[in-house]
Amino acid sequence: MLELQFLRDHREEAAERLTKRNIDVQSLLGTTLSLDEQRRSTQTELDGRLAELNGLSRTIGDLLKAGRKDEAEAAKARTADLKASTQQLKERLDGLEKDLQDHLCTIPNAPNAKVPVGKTPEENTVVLQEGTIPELHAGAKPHWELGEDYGFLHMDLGVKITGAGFPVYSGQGAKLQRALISFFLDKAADAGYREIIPPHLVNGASAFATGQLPDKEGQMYHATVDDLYLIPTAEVPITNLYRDELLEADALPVKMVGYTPCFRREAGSYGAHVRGLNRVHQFDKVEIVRLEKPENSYAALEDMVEHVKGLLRALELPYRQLLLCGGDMGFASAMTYDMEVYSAAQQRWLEVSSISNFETFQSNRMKLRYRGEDRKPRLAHTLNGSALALARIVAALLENNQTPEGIRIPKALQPYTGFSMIVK
RNA sequence: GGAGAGGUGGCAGAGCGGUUGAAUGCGGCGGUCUUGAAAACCGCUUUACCCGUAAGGGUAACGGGGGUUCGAAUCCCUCCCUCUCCGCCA
Repeated sequence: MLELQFLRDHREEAAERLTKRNIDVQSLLGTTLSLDEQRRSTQTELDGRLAELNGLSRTIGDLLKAGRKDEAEAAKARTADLKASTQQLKERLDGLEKDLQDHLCTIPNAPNAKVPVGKTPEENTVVLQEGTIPELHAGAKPHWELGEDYGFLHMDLGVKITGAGFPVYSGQGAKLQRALISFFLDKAADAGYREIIPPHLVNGASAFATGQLPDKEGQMYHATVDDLYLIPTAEVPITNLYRDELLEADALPVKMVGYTPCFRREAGSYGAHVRGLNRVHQFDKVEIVRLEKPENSYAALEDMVEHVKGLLRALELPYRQLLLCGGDMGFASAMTYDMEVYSAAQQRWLEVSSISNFETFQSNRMKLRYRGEDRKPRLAHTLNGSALALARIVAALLENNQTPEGIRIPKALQPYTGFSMIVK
């Protein structure tokens, strides 16, 4: 949620930045700010009446103490009208505040100046590409066929016990999964991130705070009996650790990392591109989360990108870094880099990481503040990024490293897997 | 699931109808002392919103919502959450 103060004071800048979202900025800002104006004038009026009422109450108290009962009764009689009008004003104010809040919630984050203009993923900027795209031997297969051939990935068993999009890993496939998680966690720990094991279900307040609700209501699994949501990413519980907190400045930055499974309904996305592990309802991910002072947040974003690059290099995967255009960015983000790896058998780029700076968009929703140099509370900036998302990393790893003898495990991972080759 | 206790400021913890926005302690900020630091002592220190160029003023908030009252952190109702004991389970 953007800060109201920002919209009021920098309407032009807000409008300019939001234009990149390809939305009707002027009418959105117009209604929001006019609601805000009504709200303020109503509050001013209400505050005045309440001040009068408070004064009367004090007078009555004094009169009663002084034993002047008749005068007190007379004063009481005068409160009735005031009370009625404050009641009315209060109702109007509540209504306006709710409307304003509802409008504010529908405004996406304002893209950073560096964010390219564009509507579709094709208009994202390729920042860099690194690594060599492997040439596969004749008869190379996509990962879902490899999984079946070698017997370590079973999409069909997932269908049986749960439904489509819930992969089952076994044997060396399961071990590879666990190895990657450990590898990513260790790397993040080395980089100074504190490991967190959070709950995998969150309440509505948490989902609202990071921006999943109300925007992406239908994308989360909802355990309705207890009104809890299965997390679509560890970002939600980990960032919410600091909801409603007021930190001392020296507590920042906060760097956290967590592994969790991620659950996504992916409603409406079916077809050829979602075969195998390309898009599933449950996958594993190691997520890094940072809370930063505003002046440091963009340096932190770059630092997170460097961290992820290090992981991809260690895994010997060809990758590219995209700067998302305004039309392809998530609702809550001010700037997002996507990292994609090349999966050679499918001959496509797969998104394995999304690294975003939310500026104060999330912290405003969750009241995550710190004391600035002047001791005044200010909203912190929040950032997060996948480091990394497993299912697609596994897909690329399997496809790119297949040989007639078996599937090669990158050197960096071998201490974790305990084997250097997946064999039949 | 049954019974009980409780939810107060950055934190801990008093208050239980009328200058209580809230004692006290810790923390934080400033000062005295000191070559410097610590200790000790003194002072200041909640947040959000509104009006105001500012100085300053106003309103709200003691888990959420509603009620009683001229007046509620304090009384009543309701919902949520936490803790303890019992049951059940890992």
